[in-house]
Amino acid sequence: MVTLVEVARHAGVSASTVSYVLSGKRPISDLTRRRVRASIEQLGYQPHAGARALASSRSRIIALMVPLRTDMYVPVMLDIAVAVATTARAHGYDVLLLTGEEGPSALRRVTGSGLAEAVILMDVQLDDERLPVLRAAGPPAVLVGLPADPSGLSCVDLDFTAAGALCVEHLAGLGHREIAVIGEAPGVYARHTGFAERTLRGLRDRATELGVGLLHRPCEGGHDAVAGVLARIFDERPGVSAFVVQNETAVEPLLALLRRTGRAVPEDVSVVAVCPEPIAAQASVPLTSVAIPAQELGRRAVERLITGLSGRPGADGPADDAAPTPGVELLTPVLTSRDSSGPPLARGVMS
Amino acid sequence: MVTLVEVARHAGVSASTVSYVLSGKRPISDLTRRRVRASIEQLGYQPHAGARALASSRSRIIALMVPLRTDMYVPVMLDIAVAVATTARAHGYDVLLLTGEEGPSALRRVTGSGLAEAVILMDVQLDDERLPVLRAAGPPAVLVGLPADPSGLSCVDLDFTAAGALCVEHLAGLGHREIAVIGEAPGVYARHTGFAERTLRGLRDRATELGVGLLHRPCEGGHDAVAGVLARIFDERPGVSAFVVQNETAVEPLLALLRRTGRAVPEDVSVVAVCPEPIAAQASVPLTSVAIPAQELGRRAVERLITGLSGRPGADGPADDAAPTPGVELLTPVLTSRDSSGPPLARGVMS
DNA sequence: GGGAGATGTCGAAGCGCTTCGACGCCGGAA
DNA sequence: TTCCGGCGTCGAAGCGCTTCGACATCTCCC
Repeated sequence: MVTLVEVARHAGVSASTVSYVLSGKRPISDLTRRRVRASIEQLGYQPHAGARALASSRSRIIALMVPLRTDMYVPVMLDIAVAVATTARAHGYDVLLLTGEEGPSALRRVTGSGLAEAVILMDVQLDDERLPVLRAAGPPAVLVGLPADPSGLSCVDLDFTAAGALCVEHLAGLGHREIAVIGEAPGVYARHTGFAERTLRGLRDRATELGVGLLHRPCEGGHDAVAGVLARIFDERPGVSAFVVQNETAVEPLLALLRRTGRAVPEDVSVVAVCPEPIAAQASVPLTSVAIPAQELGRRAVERLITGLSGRPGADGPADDAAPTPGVELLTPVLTSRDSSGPPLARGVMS
Repeated sequence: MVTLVEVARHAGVSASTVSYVLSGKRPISDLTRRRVRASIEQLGYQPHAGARALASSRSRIIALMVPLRTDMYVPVMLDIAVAVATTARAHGYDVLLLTGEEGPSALRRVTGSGLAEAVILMDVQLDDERLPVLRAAGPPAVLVGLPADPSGLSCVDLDFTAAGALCVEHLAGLGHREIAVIGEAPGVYARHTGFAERTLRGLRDRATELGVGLLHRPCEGGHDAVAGVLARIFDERPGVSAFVVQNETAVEPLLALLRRTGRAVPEDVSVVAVCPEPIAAQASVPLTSVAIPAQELGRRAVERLITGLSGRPGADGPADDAAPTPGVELLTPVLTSRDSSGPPLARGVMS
């Protein structure tokens, strides 16, 4: 392995000079810089990450904690993760992959050992057990998702409340008076996953405001589960003329079942989805949907973090003020009209 | 930050003693060990990762390179990644997330800087451009997937050739004489992705052996694309009585389309899928399928790596023989019979 | 009873890098 | 001409850990 000292010798300068060429923290003459660069190139020098981290107390690594369960929103998760990795690299950072399994202690571990300088958390729950750790030990952190109490934390998320409201508005605007919501698996609500509950709140509040009936049913993925839920919905509320789906594994089963039971989309029932664009666009009926901008979320999370991290003293300085600006950044949801929503059948015809 | 020296002082021993308590590389008396452990606990000591890596030349990090495009087999990829992370942690390693974007140079970077000790590559192509780097500089590596020439490399994969053969055998055994294969997106084949081509070879070879007709069509995801492909298939080969699907985004559309065109599964046509279990089991018709054991693949990959890594000299020793045992480990595919396959209609009835 | 071999602990020398203070040099101001 | 301040470079002191050789101590056996 080539070391900095060897580069220095090769270029006929001191070790510190090579270091300054690399970091740009002190002025170096053009001639020297060129020589050093040439030697680096020639010897194929690569700075030792550990040594660097030790000397500078900056590892240039951020940890990304993904949920262990892959029972939910898989494409979204992966998209976010990839966007995080890509964006981080663009800023000279690497990404350490943590699973939810280890829980809060993983945060302490990677952060306390100086392995990672900061963390990004996905799949945040309303009263997430990792939050106390963040508030206390306070490694710089950004949450993708919004907990119940985001005070003092930096969060990025889609404004799911607004997304829910948007769906109801769209359907109510078309004339629907009875809307059914097919939601995530019951477990997701049981865990108090932020986005699911907030969407629901947005749906409910706006439905109440507009005097529209709203029925919410959690739903496991898969054809059979959707069939059961659907049957119960029509049983309880025969007047339902529109669906909001927030569960990517329920989308196709729902469409198939509606078709099979002789309900045309959008003529007989309308469907609006909250899901990533590709899923909505590629569905058997292209779906009117509110997009979940996974990549954008990942990108923003990293950028918040990096912004907070730079301008940071090498060592430890005035401790915690190095964290990213606390605050919640909610992306405005956008509803794209496709083929799956339209006005309901005229009342008279229906009943 | 608490350092080892502080722990030593607190416990009334020397720094090296603390180190040996931690590493177990030299015998330490029970009494001393207890005292040191107590001090560690009490002070909340965490070894500094960088310092450790520097002194020992082992970072205890393995890099995982995931494909940048998330256009394919997303759940499989995420499952593998999560399994890798989990298994690695169980062995005391952390995982660095790399995307395919940086390409071969990323391998050099993380490996040359001592950031990662080893790498796991996913989405390996038959003539992957990253392989030369591995063969040359030779950081310990395990591929999840099988390139055209695996010599000198360590690989783990499902035996997709056997998987293909298995599908054909199953269908031929039921009496089918004309099989259509709905494959991955054309781009996947264009990239010469190993698993796709190997499955195809297995399908073709066994079909030839058994004298069964086989038609292969790549297929983009989404309803419309599947519709087009399906129409062309029936157009070209009206006698097709069975499908093999290797494209998770085509599964539901295919079932929906068959249903809509009045072909019952499995009475009129049989369907066999090559996909993760949950997808097959949750489909609108539970599918006879060959499972892709994503978690198992991730787990094995890590275990191969770790096995190679331990027994490794601290510094660099006799260089490259530290790599994991080269060799290919192919998991035997298992076909699970569900509801989607059965004997074809009697010839006479058909035509 | 004395040397051989464990056993348990310590001190010191790095690992490769960053960073701080020092220093020589040159140009401009006095 | 002298003095001052930048500029460009160097040397040295760590960063926190591992590891090697050395040194006591203790045990056991002839």
